[in-house]
Amino acid sequence: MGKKKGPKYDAIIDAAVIVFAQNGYHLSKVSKIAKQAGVADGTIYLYFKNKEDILISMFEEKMSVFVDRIKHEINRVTSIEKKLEIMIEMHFTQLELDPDLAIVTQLELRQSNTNMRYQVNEVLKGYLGLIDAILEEGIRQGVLDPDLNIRIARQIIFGAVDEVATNWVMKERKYALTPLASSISDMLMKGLSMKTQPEAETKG
Amino acid sequence: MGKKKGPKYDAIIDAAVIVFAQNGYHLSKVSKIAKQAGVADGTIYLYFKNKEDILISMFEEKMSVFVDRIKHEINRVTSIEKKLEIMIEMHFTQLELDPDLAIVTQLELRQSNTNMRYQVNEVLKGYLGLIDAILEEGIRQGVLDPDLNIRIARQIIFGAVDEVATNWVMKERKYALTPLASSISDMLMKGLSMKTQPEAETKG
Amino acid sequence: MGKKKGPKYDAIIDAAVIVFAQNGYHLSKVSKIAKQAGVADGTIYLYFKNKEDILISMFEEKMSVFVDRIKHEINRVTSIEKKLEIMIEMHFTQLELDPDLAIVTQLELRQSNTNMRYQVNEVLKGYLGLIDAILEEGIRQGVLDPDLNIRIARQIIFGAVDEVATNWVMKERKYALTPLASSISDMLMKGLSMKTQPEAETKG
Amino acid sequence: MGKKKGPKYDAIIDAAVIVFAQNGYHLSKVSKIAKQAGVADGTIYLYFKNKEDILISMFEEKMSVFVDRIKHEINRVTSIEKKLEIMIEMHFTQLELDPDLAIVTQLELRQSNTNMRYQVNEVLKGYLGLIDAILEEGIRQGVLDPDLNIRIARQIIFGAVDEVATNWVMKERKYALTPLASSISDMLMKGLSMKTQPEAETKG
DNA sequence: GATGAATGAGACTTCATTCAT
DNA sequence: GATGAATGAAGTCTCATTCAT
Repeated sequence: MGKKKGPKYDAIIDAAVIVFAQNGYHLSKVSKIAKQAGVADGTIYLYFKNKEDILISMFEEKMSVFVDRIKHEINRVTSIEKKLEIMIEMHFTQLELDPDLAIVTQLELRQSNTNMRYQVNEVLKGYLGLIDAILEEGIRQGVLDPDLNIRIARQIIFGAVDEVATNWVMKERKYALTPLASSISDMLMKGLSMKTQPEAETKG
Repeated sequence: MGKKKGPKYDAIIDAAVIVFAQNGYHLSKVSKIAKQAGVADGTIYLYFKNKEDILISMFEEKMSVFVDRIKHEINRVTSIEKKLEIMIEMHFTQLELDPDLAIVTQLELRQSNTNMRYQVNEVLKGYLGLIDAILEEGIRQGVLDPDLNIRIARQIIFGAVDEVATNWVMKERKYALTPLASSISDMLMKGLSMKTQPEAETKG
Repeated sequence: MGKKKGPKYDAIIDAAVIVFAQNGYHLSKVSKIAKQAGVADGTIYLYFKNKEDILISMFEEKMSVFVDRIKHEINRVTSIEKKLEIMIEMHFTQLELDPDLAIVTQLELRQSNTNMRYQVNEVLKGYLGLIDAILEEGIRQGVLDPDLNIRIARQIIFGAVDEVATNWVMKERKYALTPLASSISDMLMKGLSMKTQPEAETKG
Repeated sequence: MGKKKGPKYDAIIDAAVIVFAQNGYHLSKVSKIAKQAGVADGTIYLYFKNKEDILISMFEEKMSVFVDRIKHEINRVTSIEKKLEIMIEMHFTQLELDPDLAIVTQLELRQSNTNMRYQVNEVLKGYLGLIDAILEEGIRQGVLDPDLNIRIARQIIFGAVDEVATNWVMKERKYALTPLASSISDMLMKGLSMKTQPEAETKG
């Protein structure tokens, strides 16, 4: 990364998650993050280019761990339905385990200006790559149509999961998120409409 | 709504769409909107509470026309698959017809702080209500499972459509958006996985 | 000038002379100038681009009045010796009449960075033009050598006068400056060395 | 002087000349001087009190060598006209030989705040003493008026020479400086006005 | 003597909003 | 209703300097 890291780097990231979650990105003063991290204001700038860079770096940091973890779990199953379900489930669990991070990624990260959005997208590529991999595997397995527009399918999956997550945060996490994963995964794979098959199955 | 409207109200809204699209919300100065609208800075505050209010009002204004138009078109078909397709198609067409508005709604509107997000959601309820109506009709028609979690289904549909639209804007509208509507509608209704297996299984 | 002027413009200039003289340019806070001028901090920026611009504009303002006044007085005599003497005398008197301005022009204005120096030089051209005019007139009158390097002569005159003025300010104006004008004018015109030779020549 | 000197002291001085000349005093970071000198930031403070002290010390260092050299050369001639000419010539040659130093002494050194200016003046005393010595010798030799105001004469000479030098630096050293020395020396000693005409005119 | 990571004070400027006209 | 000059709060980031090693 070419980035100077160390205990203070981590302390600042952790402090920023808390401060951003409590006050929102724009209302979070750098001096408050510094105080929360137990370092001087100037120290922040030894590790981060500016305030934006703290937000982006935090996202990078958390996202890379997150993606690695999901990759590992996904590889333990073969069915792509199961892979997708695990991915969504882990996504949701991660958010439930760290509510501050959930607020920051679902709300604060979005307040960024357009330039910053491109950086966020860059970081997201790791996660989006996971979805692509699942879809490609699905095609190889013959579960998905070889003509499937992967880019669009990926956007649908990501958009759906992200929207559910954002709603959960905005509703102040008043309900359990993880249990929704399996039905969401199902709706995405099988569609919202009922299959005529049920009748066939009923017959069987 | 107790809101003073008039030719200047509209002029300011139209000016704001242009200015926000060109510079982004945060970099758009109220004085620039005033100049673009051909009114004095202070005049803005005769029609809008503050800068945020311009953005929200613009969204309300455009959204209400938009929802009415969709409602009207949707009522001309009965199949809920067709209704969903029309809704997405019109959503996309609207964005393609007004690129400045597309930039503002897909990018700038998201940069708002958390409080403002709640107001945006309030305005969005009109659109989300359309989705709910389609889903409820679907259940009535027996096309959708009566046990379908409408709230989640609505989030999936909205999230998917919104994400596709945002990607299109961020890719600088380099491809046609409207033609994607029918396959997205399809993927949402029928799911990503192929529907042939059931038959095969039935045969087996 | 394309510059918005008015009573506040003048008030700010006057306030700045006082504040800069008292604290030095770098230690003068814009907020202090605003308070001294009886305007809000932000008002400063309706009239000046930035803090530097206040300093430069003040110099422009004072210098243009100053040059006009000298021009007028110079035109009342014909002898270039007298013209030079009047110029230096008025230069010195001006400094003695406004000690704060003297501090600012002789000391604070010099602390400027290199870019600013070029702007200062631009303003100085009015004054330097006066010297050139005197020199050219001297050549026309046959008092000065037609081969005189005007540029260098001008630099000598300006450098000498400016240095005497700066020394006077740095010595905290403990002696009268104006009375020095005539002997300085003399030294510059007749040189430092005694004029015994002419007598010898007259005798020969 | 109680000053720790050594190879690093010199390295820092030399580095500072380069860095100050390239970036200007205020834009020159201590860390950049350290890097250029090949020492750690903190090492600077083992040899210099602060950033200002680097600039002043550099000036002291260069000036003392400079004054000694001039003194030596001046003593080889007896005519005070020649002494003055040599002084100016060597002054100019020194600047032409070290353009970086020229920039620093003519431009950067002037950006100092008022307190620092007094220190600069202190260092300048060595050079000003040279001028005084020449003037006093001139009086002794009967070339200069015993009533000559030495302080003012010194200021005139220094101001003139310094202004010519500064102009040369600001014009980016586009012409040769040293050749100007003899005519400047002449103008200062003999004055700007022609000495012969009066007789001619008297005779005519 | 040498290092360099850490410190923390400090102030310019913007711009949404107001209100006297 | 319309104006636009005036307001004033607010916060990032730099960089000279220190000091534990």
